[in-house]
Amino acid sequence: MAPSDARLRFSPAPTGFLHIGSVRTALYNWLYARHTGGTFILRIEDTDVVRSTQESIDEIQQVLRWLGLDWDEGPLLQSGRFDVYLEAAERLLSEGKAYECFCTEAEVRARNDEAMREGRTPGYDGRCRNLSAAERAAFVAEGRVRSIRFRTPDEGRSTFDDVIRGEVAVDWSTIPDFVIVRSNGTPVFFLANAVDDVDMGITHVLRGEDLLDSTHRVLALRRALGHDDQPVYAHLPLILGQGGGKLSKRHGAISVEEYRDAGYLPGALLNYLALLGWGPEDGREVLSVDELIAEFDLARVIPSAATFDPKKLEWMNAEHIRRLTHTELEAAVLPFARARYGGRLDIPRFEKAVVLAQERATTLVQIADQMAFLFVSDDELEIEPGSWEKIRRIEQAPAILDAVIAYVETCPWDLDAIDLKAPIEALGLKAGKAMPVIYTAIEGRAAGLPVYDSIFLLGRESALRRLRAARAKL
RNA sequence: GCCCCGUUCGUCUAGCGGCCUAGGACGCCAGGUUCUCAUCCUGGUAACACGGGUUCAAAUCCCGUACGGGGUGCCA
Repeated sequence: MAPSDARLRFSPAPTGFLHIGSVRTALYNWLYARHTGGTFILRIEDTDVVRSTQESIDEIQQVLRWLGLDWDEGPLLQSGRFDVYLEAAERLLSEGKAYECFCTEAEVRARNDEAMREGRTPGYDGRCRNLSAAERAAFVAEGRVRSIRFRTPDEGRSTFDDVIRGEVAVDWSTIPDFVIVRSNGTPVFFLANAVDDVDMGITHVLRGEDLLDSTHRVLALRRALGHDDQPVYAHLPLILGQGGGKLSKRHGAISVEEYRDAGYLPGALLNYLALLGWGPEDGREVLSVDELIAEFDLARVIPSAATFDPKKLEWMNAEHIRRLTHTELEAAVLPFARARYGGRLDIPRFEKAVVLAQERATTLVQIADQMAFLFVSDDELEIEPGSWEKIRRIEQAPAILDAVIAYVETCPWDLDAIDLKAPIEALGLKAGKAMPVIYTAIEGRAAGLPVYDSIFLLGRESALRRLRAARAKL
């Protein structure tokens, strides 16, 4: 794509782990920037100094890097620009567009509660709106600390255009005066957000629908500061948990790390998240990152919220696993295998096992787990209890093992020639029913990697020891 | 309470006035292929929230209701 002047930012608050919904927001911003050849900026909105943590700032960057969502500028920390925001607030103050408020948080809350009880609309009641200099001095003498509130219009409507939702309008009377500088002297989100979007030349704001209402306030501040232009806004549909409501921990994994550790590929995660609220015109679903970039289009983002479906993500991950080259998949699985098998990991065996597992796994963890039997000695092989119970119920299991042992003892050592069905069918049994017996003896479970290949990977002697051990246990 | 946004199969969605007896995908169910499991193939299940308009014609436009979500913070 030709370079453009589009400038977008992902601006999370570093107050916890990166929610899957935030990742989708980051992704859309990144896709749009990459699609148009624009600039993608990482901005950390850490104006709430009490809740923001360095740990979270580090984690955000780590997660974005793992996902491959690289940024061109930043990270810019708002905590380093408080003087700029405060200066803007002073300007608004001197122009009468904002005012000093001496109400304490508790007082405001109490009056709000009272309003609610009496059926009145809550919101700041404007008590400090028109204080005289003398009144202000009296409050200061009393030892009260000021916050700064922005004066919102009392009448008229606030409207702005949203790419996804069209014109969004609300009566100003429903938006009370709001704090832009806390009594502890720190600026609030609305102010920092408005100032930075101007200073950084942000042209497109893609963010969650939960911020739709706040846009009126940010835009009003922006105008009050002398900027009548506005960036393109696109409020993305929210991602809901199963059964509706916010996607939360009770719905399962909601942080990127959890999916990474469970063996999900970044490409699969991005692909799935991209499809929550958007899709390419031709209806394809399994797309590489490059394809996502090529196809992404704001005009095709839909307005309605989507429910997060772990099942479809799982399918998507399997699809992406199957599309990897052997080398790519080996590299992806290796960390998981190392964590499990450490020094016992045999690389040639590992590489062959990865190829065998590629067609039958939905996660990298599953792939690593399926090859466990290759990295233990014959007498350490753990038999999964369920599988053992299953084959114990097969009456002819001893006969099956006897026949297979005899076969393996003398069969030609050639993967293409080996045929375990022959000795089983010679007993008058169906191979399909007998196979779990052999799988359990060799791999420790009734279902797993193809057993002919597995026997070859283990070698004749090792395979025979396992078969005989199972036979003896029966 | 008030304000804002939304509403097509269980889920993700196609659809932007006639091509819709509503298409695809995931899931689920059944059958087939296969050395287990899985993959793969075939088939099936299942939706335009409701009520009014507008129009020759509405899933598509308008209004209302219901429902869902968000906001209503000295969080973002």
